Amino acid sequence: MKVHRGNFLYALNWIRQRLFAYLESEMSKENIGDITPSYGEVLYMLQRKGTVNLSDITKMSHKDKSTITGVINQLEKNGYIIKKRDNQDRRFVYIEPTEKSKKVQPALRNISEKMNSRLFKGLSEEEKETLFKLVSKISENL
Amino acid sequence: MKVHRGNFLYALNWIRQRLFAYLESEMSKENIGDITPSYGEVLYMLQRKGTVNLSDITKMSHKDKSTITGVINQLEKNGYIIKKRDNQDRRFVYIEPTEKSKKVQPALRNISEKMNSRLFKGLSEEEKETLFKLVSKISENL
DNA sequence: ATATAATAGTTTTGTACCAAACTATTATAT
DNA sequence: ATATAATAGTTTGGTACAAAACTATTATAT
Repeated sequence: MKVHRGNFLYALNWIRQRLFAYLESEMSKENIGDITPSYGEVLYMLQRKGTVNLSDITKMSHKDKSTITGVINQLEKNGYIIKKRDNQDRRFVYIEPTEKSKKVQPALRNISEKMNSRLFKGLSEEEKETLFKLVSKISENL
Repeated sequence: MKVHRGNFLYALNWIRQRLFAYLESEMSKENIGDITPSYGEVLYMLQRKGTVNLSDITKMSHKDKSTITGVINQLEKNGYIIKKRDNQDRRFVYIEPTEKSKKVQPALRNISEKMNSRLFKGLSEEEKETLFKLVSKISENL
């Protein structure tokens, strides 16, 4: 896809969509069929941080809290996490990963690695750095 | 937003989302309230091409035909286009922009320009070229 | 000529989000 | 002490998309 000023937004859209489709198919191959890529992302985050609350995830993921509420509820329903109200400050909900969650981590990490290898194939380290820098820069404009 | 290999996908997501929000707010300021940004995109395309069929739009937009069917139907409902079956080959549906569509074009063009100025603010021409080239390159990997 | 394949577009179903308005709880300000 | 602010999370309603299975029509292959 030839990208230029006039189709930049739609290029982003397309790349994003392709990556999600890839993640979904890889997860299905690894028999992770009860969660979708966006749940996998949050799960992956949780594992690195241990117990966190919903706002922490919101901040880390750059997604709206209402989105995260939905993701967390699905993860709980499928046994990947446990929700617990804080007894000191009952506004907070803490999220604890379960054993099931720990079990899928290696596969998720693997899929994430494969996705990146595929996405950045043919780019030098320098080009990757440049790309990340430029994307950071435009993200600051918004 | 500091972008790196580990959050590239979510950075794209975020940028995309911010741009859509911007488009929506600008369209509303220009009193284009009966269509959303993704309709605006298709309308903008139509104007440059004259009469086209649904598949042409699918190809130009890199979106699924089922998505385009929906967009086109909404545009018709709001009086921006007219759908016409080809009488030679009755599989084809031709899309014709109406006067109403022509009237909003200048505003749409303007909004699109403003969005780009904002998005790429602070980038040199060279940096923009680099960005487009790198994004093209990764899109080829998918 | 007729069964099969290809093509254009539609319908159905589902994911990934967000914004605004809401509830519940805790902090603060006078 | 109590009204008001702020904060954490939830609910409701909506947009932007895609994939798969479908209908209708035309092309092709034997």
